[in-house]
Amino acid sequence: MTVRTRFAPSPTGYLHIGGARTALYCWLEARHRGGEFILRIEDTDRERSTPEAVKAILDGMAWLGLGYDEGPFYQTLRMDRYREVAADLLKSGKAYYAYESKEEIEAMRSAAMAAGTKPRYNGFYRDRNEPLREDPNRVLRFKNPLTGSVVFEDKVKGRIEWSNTELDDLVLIRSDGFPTYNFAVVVDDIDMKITEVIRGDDHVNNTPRQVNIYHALGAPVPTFAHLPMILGADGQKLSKRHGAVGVMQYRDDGFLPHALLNYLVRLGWSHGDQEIFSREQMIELFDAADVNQSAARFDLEKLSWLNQQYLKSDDPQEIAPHFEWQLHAAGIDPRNGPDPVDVIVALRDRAKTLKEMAEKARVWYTPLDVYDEQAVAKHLKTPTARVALEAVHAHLAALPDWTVEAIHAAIEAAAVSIGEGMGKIAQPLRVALTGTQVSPSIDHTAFLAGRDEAMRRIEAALKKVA
RNA sequence: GCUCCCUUCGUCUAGUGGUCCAGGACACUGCCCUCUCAAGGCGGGAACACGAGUUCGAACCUCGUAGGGAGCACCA
Repeated sequence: MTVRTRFAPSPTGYLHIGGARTALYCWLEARHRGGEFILRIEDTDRERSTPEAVKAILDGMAWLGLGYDEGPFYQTLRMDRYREVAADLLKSGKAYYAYESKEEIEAMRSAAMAAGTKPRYNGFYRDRNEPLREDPNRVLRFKNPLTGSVVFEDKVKGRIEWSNTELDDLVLIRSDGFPTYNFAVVVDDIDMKITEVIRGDDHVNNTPRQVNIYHALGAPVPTFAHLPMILGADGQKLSKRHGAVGVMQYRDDGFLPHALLNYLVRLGWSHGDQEIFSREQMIELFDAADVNQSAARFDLEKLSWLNQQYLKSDDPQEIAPHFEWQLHAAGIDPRNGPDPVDVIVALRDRAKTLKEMAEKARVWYTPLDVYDEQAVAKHLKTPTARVALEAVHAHLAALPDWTVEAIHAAIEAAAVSIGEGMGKIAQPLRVALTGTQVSPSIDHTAFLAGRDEAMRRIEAALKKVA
C-alpha cells in the first residue's frame, strides 16, 4: 500500500509557522517513503474561511517549495458525500437524530462543569426511536460505544488509550446541514486513502472519537503522528503579538525558503548532531517516528544563523533572484549599480538576511550624499588623508582592468608609495566611497562602486579633507 | 473541574541501564586573524524539574509531587 499523507489547513488566516512545519513533515514523510502528499482545504467553517486565506496558504506552500501530488480538495465541494455517509450511518443504526437546542446543550454543559464532571451530551434521544421530524434544532449524532476503550498507536506519543465513558455522542451533521470537523476529516481521510495522519497535537483529544467513527464505517484506521506545538520565544502559544507568524513574512524579512525549512525540520526532529540539511538529505533521513514529544520554542537567532549559512554556501547566482526581489522591496533599482551577484559575494559574510543585505547594498545603487560626521572627522580630517586619497586616486585611475584583484594590488601599491600601512589608506578611502567607516573589504567596496563613481567619490572626499 | 500529553545548558537538541562528573548547535564570552565590520579558527561558562523505588549501577525503567500545555462546542 502506498503511503499517503495530507496537510489539511483551515483557511482562516495565513500559513503560519506551526502549519508550515506540519506541512513540511507530511511532505517529507511522503517523499521519504515514496508516497503521495495531498493538500486539502478544510473550509467547512463558513464564518471564518476566506478565499484570501486559501490563496495565502497556497502561496506559502509554493514559496516553501512543498509541492503536492493531489489537491487542493475543498470540503465545501464535498457536502453531498458527507450527507451520504451520514445517511448510511443513520440507516445502519450507528447514528441518530437529536433535537436539543443549543441553549439546552449549553445548560447541560454548565451543569456538568458545576458538578465537577466532564461536560458530555446525555444521549437523551439515543434510544428513543422517535419518528423523524423536521426541527430547526435537529442534528445527527454519532452513537459512540458506551463501554470499553479506544486504543491507538501514535508514532510520536506512543500508545494512547481512552475510555469510551469519557466520550459522548458527538454531532456529525449540524442543524444547518453542514458536517462537523470530526466527521468530515474521517470521511475525507478514508475517501482520500490517507495512510498517515500527521497533524498538530492539539488534535490528540479528537483522535479517539475519530477512531470510533472509522470503526463504525468499517474503514481501516490510519496511523497517527501528533506533532508537538511550536511556541513563541517566550514559551507562550504563537500569536500575532509574536510578530512574524505568517510564513510569507519571512520572505519579506529576507529569509531564504530553504533556511526556514531547515530551521523548521530541526524544531522537533534531529539526526544526531547534524544542523544543515539539504532538501535531499531531509527526505532521505526524515522519519516521523523520530519526532520529539515536547513543544519547542521558536528562536529567530538560530533561524538567522542558518539563513546566513545558506547565504554563504549557496550559489550566488541562485540567491540573486531573491536578492533582487529584496532590492525592489527596498525601493532600489538594480540597474543603477553593480551586478547583484557581485554584491552578494561581497556582503554575504556580513548580513544575516537578504533584507539587511539590501540595506547595506544601497550605497552602490544610489548617489552618495550623506557622510557620517564621525567618520569624516576621524579619517578625512587627518594629516595623511590628502596624500592617501591622492595616491589611491592616481593608482586606481591608471588601472587597465577594474577587477577586485587589480584594485587590491593598486591600493597596496598606493600605500607603499606613501610609506603607510593599509590602515592609513583603507579607512579614508572607505569613508570616501561609502561615507561611513563600515563596509566590505576595501577592494570589493571600490570594485562595486565602479571606476567612474569611485573616482568621483574620491574627488568629492578630497574637498572635505583638512 | 475532568481527561490526555509534556519536562536534559537561556534556546534547539544528542542520549534508549554502565563508554555521561552528560555531547553538538544557536546565543553569550576570552584569545587569534585583520583595512573597518563581519566571517573564520582555537578556548570558556552553562542542563538531566523534584522525591521515592527497581538495580551492583539510572538522564535513561516504575510510582508520586510540582510546573507547563492541549482538549472537554452544532470551531477547525
